[in-house]
Order: sequence, then structure tokens, then C-alpha cells
Amino acid sequence: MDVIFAKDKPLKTTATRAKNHRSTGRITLNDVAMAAGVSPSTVSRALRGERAVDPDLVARVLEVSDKLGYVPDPAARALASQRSDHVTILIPLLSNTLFVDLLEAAQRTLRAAGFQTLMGVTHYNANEEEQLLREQLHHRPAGMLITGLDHSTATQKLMMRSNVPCVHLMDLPDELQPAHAVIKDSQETMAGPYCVGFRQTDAGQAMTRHLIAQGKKRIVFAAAQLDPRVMQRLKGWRIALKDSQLYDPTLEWLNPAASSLALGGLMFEQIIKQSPAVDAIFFCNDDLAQGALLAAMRLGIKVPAQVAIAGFNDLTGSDQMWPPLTTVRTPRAQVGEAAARMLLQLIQGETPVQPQLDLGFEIVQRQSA
Amino acid sequence: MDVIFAKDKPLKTTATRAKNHRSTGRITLNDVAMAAGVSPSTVSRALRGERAVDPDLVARVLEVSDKLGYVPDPAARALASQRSDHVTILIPLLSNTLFVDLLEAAQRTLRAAGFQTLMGVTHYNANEEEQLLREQLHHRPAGMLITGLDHSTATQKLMMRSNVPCVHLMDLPDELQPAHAVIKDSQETMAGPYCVGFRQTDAGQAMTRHLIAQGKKRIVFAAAQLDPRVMQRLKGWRIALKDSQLYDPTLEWLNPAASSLALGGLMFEQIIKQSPAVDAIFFCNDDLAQGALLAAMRLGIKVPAQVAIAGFNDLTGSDQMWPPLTTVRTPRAQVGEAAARMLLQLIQGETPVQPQLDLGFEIVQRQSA
DNA sequence: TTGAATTAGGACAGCGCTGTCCAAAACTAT
DNA sequence: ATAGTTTTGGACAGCGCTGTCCTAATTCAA
Repeated sequence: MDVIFAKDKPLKTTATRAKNHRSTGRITLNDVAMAAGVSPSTVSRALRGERAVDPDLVARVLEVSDKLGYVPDPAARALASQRSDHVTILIPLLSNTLFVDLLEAAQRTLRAAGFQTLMGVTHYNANEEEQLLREQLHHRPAGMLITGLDHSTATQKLMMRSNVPCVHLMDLPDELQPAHAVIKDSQETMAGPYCVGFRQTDAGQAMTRHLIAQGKKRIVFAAAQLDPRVMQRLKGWRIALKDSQLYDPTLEWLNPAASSLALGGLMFEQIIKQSPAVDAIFFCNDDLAQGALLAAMRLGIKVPAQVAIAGFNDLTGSDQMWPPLTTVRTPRAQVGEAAARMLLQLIQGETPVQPQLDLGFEIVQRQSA
Repeated sequence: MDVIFAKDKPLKTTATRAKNHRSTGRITLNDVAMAAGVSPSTVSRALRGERAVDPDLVARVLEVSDKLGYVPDPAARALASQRSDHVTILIPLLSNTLFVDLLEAAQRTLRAAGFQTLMGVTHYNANEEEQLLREQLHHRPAGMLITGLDHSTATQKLMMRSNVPCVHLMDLPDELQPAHAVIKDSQETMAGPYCVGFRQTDAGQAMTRHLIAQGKKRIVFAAAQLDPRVMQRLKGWRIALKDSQLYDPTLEWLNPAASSLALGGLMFEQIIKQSPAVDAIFFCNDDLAQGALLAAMRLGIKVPAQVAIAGFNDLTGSDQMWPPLTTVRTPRAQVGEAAARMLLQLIQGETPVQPQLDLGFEIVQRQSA
């Protein structure tokens, strides 16, 4: 097959436009079309694999395209097609490595698929979340990843109306009462919200049962931040203790302040002072537990002999503590990647086989409990 | 003043376009222009504060604009003006809180000025850096923040030719031999590279002198990752030791592996075993030093009585260690913010008074050294 | 062989802005 | 009052793509 080069049609090229006042140096789709002797439409289709294009033409377009070093202009593409290659990811904090791991895994996966990741930090604040979402929506993102299932109604409405595919991270709706799923005017009606995570309640329960199995009788639940996922872990702890007739409301130590090593140490001291009979403390996050371990060392309290300590998330350093921290390993990198993959499916208009993906968790027993 | 509403000119409005096959629901600049009874040009200028526009008109445009909930389309804007509202920030890792702090501060500052931050993680790899840069440049970022002054020549060329304003982070060029500054075809020729940071060499030197002042004689420098900034700290350590006739090449422990708590513990063990006479270890990063502190605890080695331990960066948790870690506090959040501000200046075509901004550092003496 | 159905390339009009040019109006200075 | 200069608003042509429509070529069935 032989295609005649369209020399006779003096289409505007970058070269001719170069004289123009508003020309940019950029190689455009038009340039590729000229050089390949086909129409811009064909180049566009060949490059995107849209519709059927003669394989020979595709080959030539591809060849010319990268000989010229052509790179599609994302802005032009976004304007014409009404959708960008941005994916927004909303996370509560950057100071918790949990979310950083999530972010990095998602970003790696999305980048491989040609998407740009835009990160927003909500600081566990519903208003900030809404504001960030609003800003991001103006950019017409191709998709969104958002931490948790709990959002203000304003936020939920924004997401619904935007019609931007969205996957929620680190949490799953309760099987019994899918209240979150009551969303109208959206494809989510059928499938419920798309989400990838694990059952926080189950994880809280599992760790508590582990402590009970170790013979612990007075098991404190010590938490900070008190975001919805922490409250679910608390719920799991309660269930486990009640099942074993060990529940006592004074065993709950809930502090709304931000989680940190220092706070962990502080809480540990308070708990030990006020409740000497306590024989185990289940911290809702590893940073608190690590802080407690360090405080115990300072105070000369033997762990786990005097009091056992357990954490949550298996963050960096928990295995290096002394004694090494018993904790719940949560699959955050896997969550990030799986959520990104699910989102990519949604962006391509496919329907994920499992709208709610449970990636589970794992009790990591080390020496602290 | 009374302006006649342009009812007589039936310009295309979103309403009329609604019948059109390619209409989007979006409120456009045209809609605002119609509603305000002025031309699109005027709306554009009023909203951007470009050129002079009658204050009354500006007021009306503004009023109409947010009554209608108008939001400019970033894609259209980018296409027409040839520049986006993206700022790219390239950092080596997300697993070191140092860079996360940098990122967060920069992002906060840029966001307040209406810019979107796009993060790229280079993993200390020149190829990844170049690749990321290339990808980002296709998006015509308004500016770039990039960690360090050391880049492959390909990377440097890309940055130069792109003509995108760029600020370097966490490092400053040597005063004596500004080799990095030898860049042609760019405004950087005059000013040298724009950068915000502190003198890594000086910091390395300062901490070493502090240890010497504590009476330490055999001071190990233990490093991992070995990126250029670490090597500068090494250089500072060497200078300080040589000045006091304490230098001995066997005191250098350099490990190219990635920095981590575990590696710090490992290196500590090795050092103690192979060189029992060592009385201080200066780790190039706090994560290594923290790992060493934990290892010392495991091994029953008294810090600082038997061996003093010092770190670098004053990362989260260093004050919570036992004993609390003596370290160098580096102004990373300030660097992130100042660099972002400098970049904003450059984007607006202004020239920063100080192209190289030295934010200094601080020796934080705690109990470990 | 003919007609209908399918396939593949091209033309073209936008997407929603901005930059440039132009003209009318509002100031100057003579 | 006149001419020259400085404002200030509007018209208009893109920026570089994509989606839709159209037409010519090809395939298939009868």
C-alpha cells in the first residue's frame, strides 16, 4: 500500500506558523500528520488506538511521531476531551507513614498508566476536605482516591455530582448496615461505594483476642486522633472484651489530640500511674505504642512482664523497638496499588468485579505482647 | 454610570450552546460576560487584574462571576497562555520525613498562591530524575522545585532549555568553586542557581566540633545512602577531625545502602565490635542514629558513657529516644516555604534579592552526646 | 452483479480561554 | 480649539487537541 504525501495541500504547519506571533516551538499533532502524510484525525486515532486504523498507517505515524519527538499537549487534550490525566488523592496526614505508603503505592501505579497524581492533605478536617475536593474538581480529574468512607454530606454531594470515578481507601462499609451506600443519582447506587481496605473492627477485635489469649485480664484501649477508623478498632476491642466478660469503661483512654510518639509516652505514664492493675495496653497506632515503649524504658517498667504493649499498623521501626512491638500489620501499600487499579478500571468505564475489596490484616507477634 | 446590557447582540451563550452536541454544563467566561453586559476580554482582564479596567466594571464582573459560580477552566487557560498552574517538586524519597516536611511546607505555600503541586520521587536515581523531569516538562509547569544541586548533565540541559523557573532545595553551592553555576543560555548565568538550604559541610563540621568539645577522641562518621549532601557532611567531619589531629581513615563507615533504623542498628553493632576504642559515632541521619540507640539498648551498651551517639536532621522521635538524641536541627519546613516563595517570585518575573538563601542549622544537644 | 452494510480516512467545528490588534473615548499639551 | 497622547473596551484569531459528521472504499450477502 502506498499513500501519497499530501504536499499539494498546504496545511498550516508549525513551520509556517513560526512566523505567527503566537506560535510556540512545540511539535504538534499537525506536524506529525504532515510528516506522515495523513490527516490530524488519523494521527490522533493512531496514537490513541481509537477506532480502527490501518496497521501500516499506525506504524508510520508512530515512527514519525517519535522521530519528531512528538508529545501530546495535556492541556489541549483536556480542553478538547473535557477530562484531564489528573488523579486526586486525598489523605488525612503526611506525618503518618501509613498514608505516605498509601500515596506512594497509588502514585506508582497511576503513573505507570500515564496519570498524574495530585495529593491533598485534609488534616482530618471535614472543611479542608471539602475545600480540597472542590478545588480539585475544577481541574476535572479523571478519578479520585479518598481516605475513609466518612465524609460530610456536602463532600458526598460534590463527589456524586461531579461524576468523577472515586475509590475509597482503608475502610469497608459495615456488611450489616450499608448506610454509606445510600447514595442517589449515581452508579454507586447499585454497587455501593468502591473501596479497598480491610475491616478495622475485625482487626481491633483480633488483636484484643490475642491479648486475652496471652492471659491478660485488664486490657486498656489507648487511642488518639479518634478518626472513624480508630473508633472502629475501639469497637472491635469492646466486642472482644465483652465477649470475655473483661469489659470495663475505665479501660478506655481516648485522647482527641494528634497521634505522636510523645503523646504515646505521656498516655503510657498516665495509665500506669492511675491504673497500676492494668496488664496490657492496646494502642490504636504504632507511633503511640512506640512512644509508650520508649517511656517504659525511661521509667524502668518491664514490657511485657509488667505490662504488655500492642500497636496497630506495623509502622517503620516497630520491629526495631526494644522489645520489638507486637502489632497489626495493615496492607497499606497493597491498598494503594489495588485502589489505583480499581480506579483505572472505573476510568476506562469497566466495572470492577469486587466493588469492595477486603485485603485483610495480620497479627504480628513480637515480644511486647 | 449605567451600562446597557447587550441583549441585542445574540452572542453564543452556554444556554444556546446547550443544544449543541459538544456542550459542557460549565459556566464559562462568556456566560459571565453576557450576564455582566461586557465583552469576554473585559471579564478576563477584570478577573486577572490584567491591564486597567474601570473599577465599577471590575466590581460588577466580580459580583456576576461569583453569583454564577464561575471558575476558570485551567486547561483552557493553560492552552491559551502556554503555561499551567502546576509546580513540580522533585524529592528523593517519601520514606524520609525530612522530605515529607519539605513537601508539605512547599505545597501549603504554593497552594495558597493558587498553584497545584505535583510531586515526583526520584529514589536518588539520576535516570528516574531525568525521566520525571521530562514527563513533567510536557505539562509546562509554571515552576519547579528540585532537591539538591547535583544533577546529570542531561537533567541540567532539560531544565535550562525548558526555561521553567527552578529553585533547588537543601543545598547551597560552594562559595569557593561555584562549578554548578556554570550554566549557559539562561538567566542563571548571572545569578547562579536559585537555591534555599544550608551549608551541609558546615553542619557536619559543627557537630564534629561539638563532639570534640565533649572530649571525644575517636569519632566515627557512619553514613548510608551516600547522596551528595551526606558526602558534604562527611567532608565537614573530616575537616574538623584533621584540624584537631584526630583524623583516621578507619573511622569512616560508609554504606551505600538505603538509610533505615535497622541499618543503623546493624552498623552500630559492627562498629562497636570492630573498633571498641571508639568513643563517639556521628551518624549522617537520625534514622540511623535512632536505630543505633535502640541497638545499644538491646546490647546493654551505655550511651553516652561508653559511646556517644549523634545524628542529623532532628527527625520525629529523636527527642523521645532513650537517651534523647543529640542532633543537628535542619530547617526543612522553612526551606520548603522559602523556596516556594522564591519560586513564586521567579514565576512572576521578579528577581529574588538573595538567589542563594542560607537558612542555617542548629546543634541540638540532648543526652546522647 | 447488485445493493446494503461495514470500514477507514478526512474535514471541520469547537473545547474555553488569552494575546494582539484596533478603535473609540478620555485626557494632555499646545 | 486642535492635534497628539494615553487610556479603556471589544473583536478576533488562535492555543492543540478531540468528537462528530461525511464520504469513499471495501466487504458481504443474495
